[in-house]
Amino acid sequence: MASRTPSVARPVVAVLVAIFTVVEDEFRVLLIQRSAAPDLGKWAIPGGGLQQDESLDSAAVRKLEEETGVTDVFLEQLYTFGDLDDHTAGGSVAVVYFALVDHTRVRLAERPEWQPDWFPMAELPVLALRNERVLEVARQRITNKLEYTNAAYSLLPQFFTLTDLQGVYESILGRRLDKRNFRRRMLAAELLLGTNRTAKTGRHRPARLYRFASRRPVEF
Amino acid sequence: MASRTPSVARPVVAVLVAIFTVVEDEFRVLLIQRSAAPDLGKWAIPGGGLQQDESLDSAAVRKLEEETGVTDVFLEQLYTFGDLDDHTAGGSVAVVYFALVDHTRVRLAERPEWQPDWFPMAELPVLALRNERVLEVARQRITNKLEYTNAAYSLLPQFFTLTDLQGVYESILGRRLDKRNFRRRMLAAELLLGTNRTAKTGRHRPARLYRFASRRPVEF
DNA sequence: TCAAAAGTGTTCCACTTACACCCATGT
DNA sequence: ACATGGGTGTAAGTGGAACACTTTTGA
Repeated sequence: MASRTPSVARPVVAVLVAIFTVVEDEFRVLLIQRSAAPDLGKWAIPGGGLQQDESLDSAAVRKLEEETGVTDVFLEQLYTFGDLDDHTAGGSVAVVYFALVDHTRVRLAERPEWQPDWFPMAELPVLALRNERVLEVARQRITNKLEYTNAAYSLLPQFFTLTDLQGVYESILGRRLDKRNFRRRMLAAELLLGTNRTAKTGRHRPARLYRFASRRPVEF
Repeated sequence: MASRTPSVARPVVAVLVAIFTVVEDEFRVLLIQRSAAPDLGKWAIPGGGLQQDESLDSAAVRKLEEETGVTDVFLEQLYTFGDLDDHTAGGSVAVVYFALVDHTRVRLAERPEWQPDWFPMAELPVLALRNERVLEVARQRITNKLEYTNAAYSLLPQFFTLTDLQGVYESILGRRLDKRNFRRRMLAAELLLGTNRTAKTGRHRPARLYRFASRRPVEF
């Protein structure tokens, strides 16, 4: 366990993936609960060690797939924290990624020890390892990305209404948006393609369905 | 040396600091040359391992101070690369920071093996360890930061003319800016304070000296 | 016919951009 | 007097923000 070179630490590198979605107009994050010591009962961002010859990006993709079964979603590196755990001497380094997923495509992992679940960002439980800071940085980044990228493609099914899309924005930004301005801005960005299909949901006028021109990250 | 758990690699964490300045209207980066194998003769971004119980930020500050003697400058984490070296099996992780410094305050380290020097970003030498990618990411980030923060405070002495400031922007952005628009925008941002002092440099009207209201990072 | 959500334009304001001349000084 | 960089204003265009009514459908 002890390092052979006392003057230079050899920390373990962990890769964490903060996975976000929007369900029922709530911006939520996937957390896992530790059912064994240490930090029993506290919730945390999923993650783990790097495997042999695995790149950081690959490890993030693998973790995401393990937790949710999905791949090909918006996933990017967020920040690297060197001080999430203050009790581990020598300090491990956590390279944190974040992902945006469509919850309807997600099949949560079922594990004996760690039980994953979605939590509203507005009502987080007690978190392990200073994960509050991580989530705050992530929220800030996602908020910014929404403004100038097509990141939202990753939170919605292939076909969706403009009202759906606006709902996603409002849930994440935490404020209401003006319908007309929102639609104009979205359509002007030319990230969306209209379809002939409509969604007939209830006793009101059917909404036109749109899809993203690209389901890969694009900047405005 | 060998890990006790073969399925999980335990990579070394290195902290790199890409240090930038503007000299003679050129955007330059500080590189060090390796005078021993491997990569003899190639230039690289300075960096090194983490010391015991040292945070990532502290390591970055220490590295910056070792190379330049300066502290209290614009310094922030850029990105973490897991694949800069492809020959080291198991892969080390490089947490890269970038700093902006006023070159007149810098006293470059003199070392037996590594000789540091400033290189124009427009004419980089052959770099070690895929450092080109790192510098490209850094340039992009700095370009963006200039637009909506006071980051330039870190590239200039305490007192400077608006023409000096504009020169810094132009050197980094790589294009000329309109003098009147630049001045209006800068003064409107209320990041600058005018002084009574003027700079008498040559046979022309003396320029008013300004200083930044804050010499810590501030967003517009 | 009513309830419910879909869809649509215009005005105002703030900010960006383009652009050219006079000013203060040293030689 | 002249060369050199310092310093200033205005008009046009662009993008964001505020704001309310008509349309289509199912019950």
